Amino acid sequence: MVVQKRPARYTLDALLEICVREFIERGYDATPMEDLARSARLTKSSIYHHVSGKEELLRLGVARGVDALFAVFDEEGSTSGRAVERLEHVVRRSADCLVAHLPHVTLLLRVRGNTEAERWALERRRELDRRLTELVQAAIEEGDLRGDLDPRTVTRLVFGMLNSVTEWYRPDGGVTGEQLADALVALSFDGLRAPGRRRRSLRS
Amino acid sequence: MVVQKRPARYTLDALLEICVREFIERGYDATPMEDLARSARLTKSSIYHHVSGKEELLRLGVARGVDALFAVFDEEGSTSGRAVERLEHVVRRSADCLVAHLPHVTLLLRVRGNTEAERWALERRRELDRRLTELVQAAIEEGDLRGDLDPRTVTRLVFGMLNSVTEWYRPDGGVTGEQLADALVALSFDGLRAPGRRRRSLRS
DNA sequence: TGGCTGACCGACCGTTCGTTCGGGCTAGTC
DNA sequence: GACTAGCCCGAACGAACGGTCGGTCAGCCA
Repeated sequence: MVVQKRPARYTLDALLEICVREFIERGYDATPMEDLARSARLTKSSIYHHVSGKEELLRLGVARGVDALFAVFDEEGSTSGRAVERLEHVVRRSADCLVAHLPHVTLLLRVRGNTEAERWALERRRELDRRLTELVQAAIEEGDLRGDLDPRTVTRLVFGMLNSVTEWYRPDGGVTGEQLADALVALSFDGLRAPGRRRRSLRS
Repeated sequence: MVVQKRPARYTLDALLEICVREFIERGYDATPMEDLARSARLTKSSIYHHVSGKEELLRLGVARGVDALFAVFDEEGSTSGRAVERLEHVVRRSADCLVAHLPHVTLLLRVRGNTEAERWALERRRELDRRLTELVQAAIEEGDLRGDLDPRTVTRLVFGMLNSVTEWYRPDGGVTGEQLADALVALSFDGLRAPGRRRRSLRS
């Protein structure tokens, strides 16, 4: 039977939170274990009591981001209804999710594939991209989305707009997650132009 | 009088091209000088004949990206006409420019402010953001853009969509720069939705 | 109260990094 | 053909890095 002898200063998640924040600040490679330790008010060697090494911290961090994003696609609204409505649901909920798990998703979107864990994360991201493309394709075929644009390209652009949120959004910046999600959906589906002034199609 | 004694294997720009590509591949911090040298078929020490060090390579790279993006705002179409037209011009030409100078702009968009050069680059990016926000604000006031969205937020989203292009666009991917610019403008201004099915305003 | 164990620490190790230095090679000049 | 400036190289350096190791200490339980 395992008994807690001395109260640990950190749970794995609490420590991870701190480390992920540091990784985001300066980048994973540019952040030494020494700095992580200082932020956590621990020593370098103590961190190895909680995790096997620096790379595991990255792995755990991006995995939480991956889980959060994939959960959106499993929701009721993402699997039933017209494709255009499922798409809207995914975009809106991804925005929520991105705000709710900002640090982890931010980390996820910055990996470059240098390690095995990062390559796994990239593959998971590609899978999300695939699913989104399918939604866009289906919505075009159902006639709800304009057909004059390449599905692949617009998927990546919408996804890109969504993901760009990690680059600038701050919870204390005066914009709520809901306002952000509204703006994202409004922009993606209806664009910037004032109603009544919209163009009918490309290059009109 | 300066005379060329032995023909140099690299001009500064040619060497920079190679190094920037490497930086993008694995990230600046994760790329050792050794790798840069191998890619250029030089030795590590030979690189120091062309530049003062690793950081200068980064500085020169991001500076070219900054110059390219700023040039767009100085163009005729960005300074005269209705705000909405200037905005469209900036979005379209930024896309062109991004495709034309993909490596440098990609590098620029990845800096995290670890060095003096990176902080300068970040400040320049903020200046671009400011100018774009002004355009959006003006276009709303002139009644050409919908007024139900926060100018600051939509600016960042459009900018984010624009910048996300560096994350996936490849010149040999079957999509021309012009097609990309078209899709970007179409999406930004008129959205995904099929004509005739558009919502009049937010949350209708 | 004394032993046990989980949590933590200080000192250190091997490696890799960016950079430096002295020298050698080459192609134009005189 | 000797000279020289420009270009490049091999070897090595100090610093910083990720990680290891032996040990200390606090708190629970018997």
